[in-house]
Amino acid sequence: MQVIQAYQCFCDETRLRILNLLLEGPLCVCHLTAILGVPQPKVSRHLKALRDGGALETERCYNWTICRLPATPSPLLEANLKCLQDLRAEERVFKADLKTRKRTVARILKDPGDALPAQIRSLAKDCC
Amino acid sequence: MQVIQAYQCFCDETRLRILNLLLEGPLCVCHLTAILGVPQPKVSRHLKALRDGGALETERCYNWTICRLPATPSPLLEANLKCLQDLRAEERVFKADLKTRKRTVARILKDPGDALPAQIRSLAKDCC
DNA sequence: AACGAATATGCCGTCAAGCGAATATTCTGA
DNA sequence: TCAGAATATTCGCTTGACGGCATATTCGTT
Repeated sequence: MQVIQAYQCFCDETRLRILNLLLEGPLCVCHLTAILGVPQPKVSRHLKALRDGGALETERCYNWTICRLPATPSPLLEANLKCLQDLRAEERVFKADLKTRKRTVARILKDPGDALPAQIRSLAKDCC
Repeated sequence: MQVIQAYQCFCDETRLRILNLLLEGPLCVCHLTAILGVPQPKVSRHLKALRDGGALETERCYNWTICRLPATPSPLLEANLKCLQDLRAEERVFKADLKTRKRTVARILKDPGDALPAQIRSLAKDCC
């Protein structure tokens, strides 16, 4: 059953943290990795699981991969993203991640430096 | 995270089938087992998983265990039970189970026989 | 007390999920 | 074409989920 695969997306803390972060807007893999503070291969594998479960869309821009929630989420996904919103009040990890996200994004916007190749600087507003 | 345990409930076909059946009303374990057509220990263990995940309440009546959905379900559970309702249109297993449920319940009500000990016959309307 | 029905649990084997470490791949810039 | 950054994948391992089978437990009946 395909539903089961969809629910699998919500059965892992890292994946929930990723979804929580993406509720605020798109992020590229390297920023996700930085915010979560976990090894990059781990993030990459969880992203694949989310994609397979229909909970994530990715778009390749040069050598960046922009991650966002599906433009037209399934009813199931939509309902559970709403639940995830409400969970922020209870789970400190989620709130902490949002803080880290803000710090990270602010730092990148202020000083793109080598963190943001020139060609995709215009993407910053989109993915940060 | 407790949420993860809650989502685990939805990550198994047997558990989804059980929830689908209970959406129609309470059932005791032996009838659940009969309707699902799977070994009784398997049902029992899945029921425990559902209980641990907050998706099931059980009540012991003599040597029967009546299973029902929580009287006051969590928002998460409520949202996903609604999703489950909608899934009936797509997944044949769910529809087939509901048919079997009707047949089974009708048979029991018509001829309780040894399937329904005298003392709990009055419970039949409740759990069937 | 003994038996049977309903239910739960223990044991064990199998298999998938998840992880870390290393490596492959893809793309960009020099 | 070469180097380096970003991302994906492979490998080997550990752990947990699930199932089947047998057995324990609980409760009612005789």
